[in-house]
Amino acid sequence: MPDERRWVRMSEVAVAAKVSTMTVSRVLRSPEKVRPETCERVEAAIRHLGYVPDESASALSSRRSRVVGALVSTLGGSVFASTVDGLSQTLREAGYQLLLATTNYTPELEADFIAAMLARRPDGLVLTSTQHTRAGHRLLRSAGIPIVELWELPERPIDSAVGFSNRAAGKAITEFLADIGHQRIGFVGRPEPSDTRGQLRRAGYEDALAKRSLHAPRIVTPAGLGTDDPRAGAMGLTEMLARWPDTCAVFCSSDSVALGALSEARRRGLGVPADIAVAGFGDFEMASEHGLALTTVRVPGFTIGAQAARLISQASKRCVVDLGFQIVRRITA
Amino acid sequence: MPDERRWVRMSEVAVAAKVSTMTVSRVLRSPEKVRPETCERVEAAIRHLGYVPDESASALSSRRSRVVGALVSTLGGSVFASTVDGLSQTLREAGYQLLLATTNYTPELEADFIAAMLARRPDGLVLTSTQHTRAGHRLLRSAGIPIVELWELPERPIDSAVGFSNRAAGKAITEFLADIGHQRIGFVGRPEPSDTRGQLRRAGYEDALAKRSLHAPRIVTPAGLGTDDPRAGAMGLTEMLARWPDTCAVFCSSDSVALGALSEARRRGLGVPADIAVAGFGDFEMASEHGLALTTVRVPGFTIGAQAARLISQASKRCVVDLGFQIVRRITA
DNA sequence: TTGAAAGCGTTACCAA
DNA sequence: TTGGTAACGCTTTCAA
Repeated sequence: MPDERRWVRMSEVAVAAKVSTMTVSRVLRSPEKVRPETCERVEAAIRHLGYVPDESASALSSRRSRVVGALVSTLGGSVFASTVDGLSQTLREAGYQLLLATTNYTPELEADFIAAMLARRPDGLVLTSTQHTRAGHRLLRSAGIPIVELWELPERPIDSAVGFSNRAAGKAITEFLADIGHQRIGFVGRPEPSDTRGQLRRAGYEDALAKRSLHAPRIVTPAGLGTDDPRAGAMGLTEMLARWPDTCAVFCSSDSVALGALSEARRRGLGVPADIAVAGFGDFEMASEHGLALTTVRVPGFTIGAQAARLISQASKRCVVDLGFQIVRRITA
Repeated sequence: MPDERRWVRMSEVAVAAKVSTMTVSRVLRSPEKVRPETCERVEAAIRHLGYVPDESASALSSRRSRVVGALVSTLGGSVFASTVDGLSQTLREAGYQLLLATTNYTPELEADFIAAMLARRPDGLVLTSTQHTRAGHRLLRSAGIPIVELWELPERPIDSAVGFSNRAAGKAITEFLADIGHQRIGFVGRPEPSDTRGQLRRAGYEDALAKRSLHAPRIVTPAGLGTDDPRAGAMGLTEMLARWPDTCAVFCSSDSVALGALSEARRRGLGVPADIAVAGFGDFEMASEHGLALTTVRVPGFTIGAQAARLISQASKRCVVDLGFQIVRRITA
């Protein structure tokens, strides 16, 4: 590591530019309030001395940290990565920085994570979970900053929310499968109760079956696998066909799971979609036309992040933004 | 947004516990230096008042921010997501928080990004790019904190580095393809000069051809596509077979690209690996046994992040850690 | 083991 | 348009 650095202080810039620290501060935060010539002199001094402001001091003094915290369950599995990307880029454009923590699906620790973020006095907080522990909920409600819950439209949001209805999406894709002629549709997903969104998609699937007066739900949720593990799809399809051999379409709770189902179908020599249709969820990169060409539900991951960033940077009032979803038909169904 | 919050100050905790603020501070940072009974009294007051320390003030006073900055080109495309996951989790265990910025492959802005991070006075900085602008380089060298470059072993690292040799990996997988009987091997990848790692894999590919005295390099790099776009693989395979029809194996610069190649092969009715063998790079989740079953190079993405976190939290001295890679043979080659 | 005082580097507030 | 002064909430340092 390089030698301990001595940071240049604002007062040194002030001396060099023959102004007070207040003027330097103004040049940085509201240059329009400073006479152009003064401004230039200060900027020259800043460049010359290589001054980098200390945001901790700024935050302490101004009570604005220009930081936004994000609590994400995981970055693996493609699901939230693009959302964090959208957050990060959009926040930066608005002059904020992103403090990120991955909770790895451990709700018990949620309150600790939230407290750790709040210790930085962020100007906003973003969460991908919409289910909270009592302690977490209390901390969030009393934080006094915009809170945005993502990837769902909670019935009773803490503050704001940006997402779409997982239940409506599950229903829509199931109805779509029915519309294109599939009468016996199964659901392959994850069993974890902590995966609220997966549960909602499954509920949507059941809604569709009921609405169309099809059969009783055919649900398979292989246990003991990680989130979005393709094996869930492979094992799931196997179990599905064992229990209900006449199943002609499966809706998988995510594209990764659908990939596993596709792989298992191929292994069995089953034609897709002739023998078994497969639909996924997410429209991850791999689902694209020149990839798996998967029929799936496209959800606006990046936009969710970008929109959440805007809500916070514009200090919008409480709102719930439904960004919708889209059925994308490709060749697997 | 909830009403503006009045945060509880340490001095209020001190009053409630009938001690000085210093004792409260000690309870938080080094409880072993405080008499157990005092400790308990203070902790009770903290819980009772719902005190959440202000890290900005702490950072300002102690000159330790307990924040580590990470500059990542992108989170999409699966490449760095698991590394950031590893970073985030491991840093948290060590009591640090992660400040994340995605640069979206814009090297001109690198210096701005670095300066923005340095403004938080992080205790360490992690970068996925190993090529820097002059300005960026200067800032990094003089930052006075541990800097860790990831996913490559730079010849002249700024400080520390954690990764593997992309060139050796490209060479190894190409030699592997030769070993299993392929005499005419092509490379499909990305053309961007900013993608140093892709270039190095390609160089490794050429190394292998030369070493085995095979043919002249057969390199195809479809232009105008995003990083890790499966279309690059689809278009790449098409072009490869047009220019060198007898090609019997392709090494793709990433698993996403390999997915595109696989898709194109299927579209053409080409057997894999009978007619054309395909190898990828990365061993992303989709490459797994129950997914694409792709022959690929496994790289320790998560571990790279975790190890970088350790280097920083343990204030290790300058070092370059080679975490290696692994050829994973599945069914596509 | 505990406490008092003096910063840490910036910005709010008010005055000139 | 600019500057002086007093915080901001914590930790360092030194003394008790």
